Amino acid sequence: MVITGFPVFAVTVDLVVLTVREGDLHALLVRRGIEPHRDRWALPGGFVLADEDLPAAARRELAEETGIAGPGGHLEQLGSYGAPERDPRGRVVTVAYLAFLPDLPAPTAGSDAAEAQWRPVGQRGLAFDHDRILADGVERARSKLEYTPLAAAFCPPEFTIAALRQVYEAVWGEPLDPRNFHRKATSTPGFVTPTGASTEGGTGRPARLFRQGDARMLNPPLLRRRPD
Amino acid sequence: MVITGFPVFAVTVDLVVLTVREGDLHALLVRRGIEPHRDRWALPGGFVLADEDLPAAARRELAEETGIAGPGGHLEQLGSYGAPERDPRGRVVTVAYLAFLPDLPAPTAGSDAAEAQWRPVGQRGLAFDHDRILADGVERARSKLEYTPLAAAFCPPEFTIAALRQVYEAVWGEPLDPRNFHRKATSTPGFVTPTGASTEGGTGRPARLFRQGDARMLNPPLLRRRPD
DNA sequence: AGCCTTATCGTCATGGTGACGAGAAAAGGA
DNA sequence: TCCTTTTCTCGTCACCATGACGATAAGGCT
Repeated sequence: MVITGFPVFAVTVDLVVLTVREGDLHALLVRRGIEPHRDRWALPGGFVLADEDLPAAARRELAEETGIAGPGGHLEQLGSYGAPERDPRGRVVTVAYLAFLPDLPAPTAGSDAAEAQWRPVGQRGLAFDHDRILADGVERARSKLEYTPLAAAFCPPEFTIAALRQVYEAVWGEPLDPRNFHRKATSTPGFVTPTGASTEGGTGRPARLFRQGDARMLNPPLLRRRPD
Repeated sequence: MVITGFPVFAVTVDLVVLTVREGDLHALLVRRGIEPHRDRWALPGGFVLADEDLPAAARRELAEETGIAGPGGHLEQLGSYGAPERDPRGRVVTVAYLAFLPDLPAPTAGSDAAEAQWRPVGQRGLAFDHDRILADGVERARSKLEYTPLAAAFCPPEFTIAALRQVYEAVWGEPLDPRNFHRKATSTPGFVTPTGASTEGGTGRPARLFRQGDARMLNPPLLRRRPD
């Protein structure tokens, strides 16, 4: 059943998938294999199916584009973008989702993507209004790290305090004091829980391993330095 | 031009319009004059027009439902809701917007609304999935007051520190110490700027009047008490 | 004048944070 | 073996923001 007398839209989901690689924040981008904007880089995404909820569509696209659907990581709605001229094919509203993943998956090209790659954020020139969507996602991620324990979503199930700190440093783009960060991470209730195990074989003193804690919010928050 | 081969959607905007009346947080609700859910309370909203951007649709609906479109207040996107069965008429995705207004406007019934009223938040039984949307909006408002100076959007252009404090108390639902709040509001850079004028004729000592400052974020933030 | 009410300013203890020092625990080389 | 390097972990100290108050200012009211 279709509502008559009102404008008709197509609805897509687009994904801002972030990970930390080699100390820098990267986003998953695809090179478009079809028009419009063929051969240009864009966010992965696609049309919402006829009987599909929005979060389900986001998870489906994430699985198709990364090959990983299981637990680990984090997925949340970022916002919707629906300017009349944003897609030359017609009136398309996109619901953007934001995902945090550990640096495990190797991207695989999907159906309408010629190529998929992790690329450092901050570059411009994406198709449609994806520059803006990506920038909004990065800013949301920076803010989320302040008052949630979601930095652990960028890490494997067991991680060191140093790995967690490197996530903050990559996302915020500024160095943090390892000693103060260690104190904060281990003293904030529910942020991390020790597993008892330690790393071995690396350089330097072995580090204790932690899992994500059960807190959903950091209390008190871990605020970044605000420039005057 | 319509994209063929993909599902067809209708897109609406729904508004969570909040204000503070008599010390309590209220939302603007309308009693539906048409099916579905005729005679039930719902959020104001309507269909996005063929050549209309999403924020423009939200502002238009806000003007139609409240009779006030000018400056003052605050409007931001809240999120999108698109479960397949959320509207019995068909596949409808709604983009919810969140507005903060001072307690000036008297609501007027719109075209498809039999009645419009300010009603205290926290009541349930709204049409569609509007209970959820309203709850999300209230939670967003509570959080926004922590990190932004948007409490002033609930106040008239010139206001006292006590009025600003009553906004926090109404939105958060907890009392604040007037002396500590006064210190915080006047010492946080860019939160409020004194006008030089004072109230007169009220009970108690006259209070200095302030305008909203030029800060977009509170630094440091004004965190609410977290229950353990 | 007294009293009530609200606004504004101070004081004090506590706790979180930034800036560091210092020891602990591994690997690797002379 | 001993020393250096590296990284992790624990302490110390000063400062600042905050919660919990007391005290004073400045109006209206009886």
